[in-house]
Amino acid sequence: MPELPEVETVRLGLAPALEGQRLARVELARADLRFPFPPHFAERLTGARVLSLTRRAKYLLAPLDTGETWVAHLGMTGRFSVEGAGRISRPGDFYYAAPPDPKHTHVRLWTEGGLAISYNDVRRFGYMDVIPTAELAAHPYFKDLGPEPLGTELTGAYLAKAFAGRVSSVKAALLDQRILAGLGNIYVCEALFRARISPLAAAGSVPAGKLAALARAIREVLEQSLAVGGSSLRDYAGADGAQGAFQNAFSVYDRAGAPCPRPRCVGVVARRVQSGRSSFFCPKCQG
DNA sequence: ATCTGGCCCTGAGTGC
DNA sequence: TGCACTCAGGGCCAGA
Repeated sequence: MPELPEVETVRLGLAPALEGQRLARVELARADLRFPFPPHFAERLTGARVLSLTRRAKYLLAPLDTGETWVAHLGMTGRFSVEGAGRISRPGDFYYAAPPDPKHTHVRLWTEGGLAISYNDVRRFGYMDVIPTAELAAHPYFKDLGPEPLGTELTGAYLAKAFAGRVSSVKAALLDQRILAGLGNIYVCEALFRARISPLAAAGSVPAGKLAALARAIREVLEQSLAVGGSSLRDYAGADGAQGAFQNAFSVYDRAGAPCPRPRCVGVVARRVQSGRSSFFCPKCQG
């Protein structure tokens, strides 16, 4: 589900509810999500103070004053919501998705400050863990992740080096979290459209000039999405229940059959399955 | 080493 | 209305 802008939006909504707060109570409705919860999960969080809420790739990280860090990945359909006194809200700037079905609310946490935080995940592709903070960087979740696309490492030169010799598609390469961490199907399709690169092209064959454009396009599409709270399709909502608006700005994603939005291009958006996922692109101007 | 396909899970949408 | 089938924002794993 959520890609970088959506996870970051959830982080921004959740941070005011969690940062500096002590967790008073933690309840699990089941023993596993995608994976089993780690041993004594609730006990290790209960009584701990959340020092901060950060994000790496599509992971949320809450370092605790116990020396451990609570890690959460939203998978495809995971969402957090916050309720209670002092509820977070930004008046007037959002509307609500259908409330999450309580049958898929798997984790509830209460802060000392009186907020109830729920984690709901229909498909249970999400997962949570508790890892010693000092061991995070070496942990299998994180050790092979590539750079953050919004950081300074993402340049045309970086992509050229990362793509060199790769025969697989540029689409697959951008979805590979070891090359760039945080992109998913939507933003890869959108960035390739903006940079006029076919998702079918071999990663190693894309010329340097186009890779510089691609680096700019990735940054641009993520920043524009972030500015409007991400994209809301189906299950996603921010921690305050707000829907993002970037889905209204898609050029190609989920628009098969629509005319290419590029001025004066007469192409039609196509859908092709690549490594099990749909790619959307304009065969006329993405070459 | 790289790469593809299957799979985890539930629900929504489509076509008959 | 019901049934069968396809598809969905992710990522791990096995096998080629």
